[in-house]
Amino acid sequence: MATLKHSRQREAIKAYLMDRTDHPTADTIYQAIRETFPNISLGTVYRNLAFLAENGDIIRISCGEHSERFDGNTSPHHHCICSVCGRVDDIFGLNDQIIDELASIRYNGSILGHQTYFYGLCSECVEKQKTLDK
Amino acid sequence: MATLKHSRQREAIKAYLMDRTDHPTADTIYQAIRETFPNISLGTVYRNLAFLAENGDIIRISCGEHSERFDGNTSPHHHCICSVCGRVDDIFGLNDQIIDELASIRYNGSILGHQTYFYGLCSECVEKQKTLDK
DNA sequence: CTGCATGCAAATCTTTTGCATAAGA
DNA sequence: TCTTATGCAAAAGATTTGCATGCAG
Repeated sequence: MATLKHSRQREAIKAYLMDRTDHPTADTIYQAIRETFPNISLGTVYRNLAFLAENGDIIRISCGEHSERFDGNTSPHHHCICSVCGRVDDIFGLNDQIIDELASIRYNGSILGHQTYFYGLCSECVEKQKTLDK
Repeated sequence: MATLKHSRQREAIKAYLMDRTDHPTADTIYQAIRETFPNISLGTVYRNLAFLAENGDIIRISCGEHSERFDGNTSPHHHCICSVCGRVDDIFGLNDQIIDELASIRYNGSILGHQTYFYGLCSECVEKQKTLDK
């Protein structure tokens, strides 16, 4: 990869992702950045998301329903994909023992990535389910 | 969902997936089924894959690089996505304790799905890596 | 018969890319 | 000045959908 030059657009995308805990799609990011850079193009957003992900500044979450999602939180954590609505939440509540064991799982001799995805229900869909059960 | 009628095409798709341990894409499945049903269309393949997945007959694996993959093995198991080439392998080697703990993880009060995805290296890419290291 | 499934093609949606121009170093 | 980044638009893929016809119940 050639050396990266500084770019205001890339900075803005990175800052936007660092600031939020949800996991927006490329298009959502595009719409948001457009408020600051009205002429930015979707292609530029995709290109920069690719750079940032490759550089470890953000995480690419490919397990969504339709399009990819991006996460500005690069600290080791897990995700729960809601099997009803597709929403992607962070999971912070796993106990340390499980996290350690997940981190130590080996496959073909190498340690597997910490980033793992679980399927469950998000809090909203859990509420809806409760209402339906009554 | 309306009641499903029997269809030879759907049977063929299901049988095809049950018979293999890799995780083909919709297009791969399409090409294979075409040998038996030369006139089957990609649309029909997609429609039936959706039916089968919704019905729990197959598993949809959304974590690939590009397109979705489908798995005819619905027994609880895990997948390793090769972070180099994108290949999706089954993981059977996790020890029982870890499997039990994974299965008991709760989020929003409900048990999370057994289907989880890890990032690692497939056996082929591990070999390539070894060769490069020399 | 009646309605769901199919084949075909067009439409959508997401992501990537080529190219001329603008901006960073 | 030299090279990378951008904006724009077209292209490429993957998946979905509308519609007339075919097949299962």
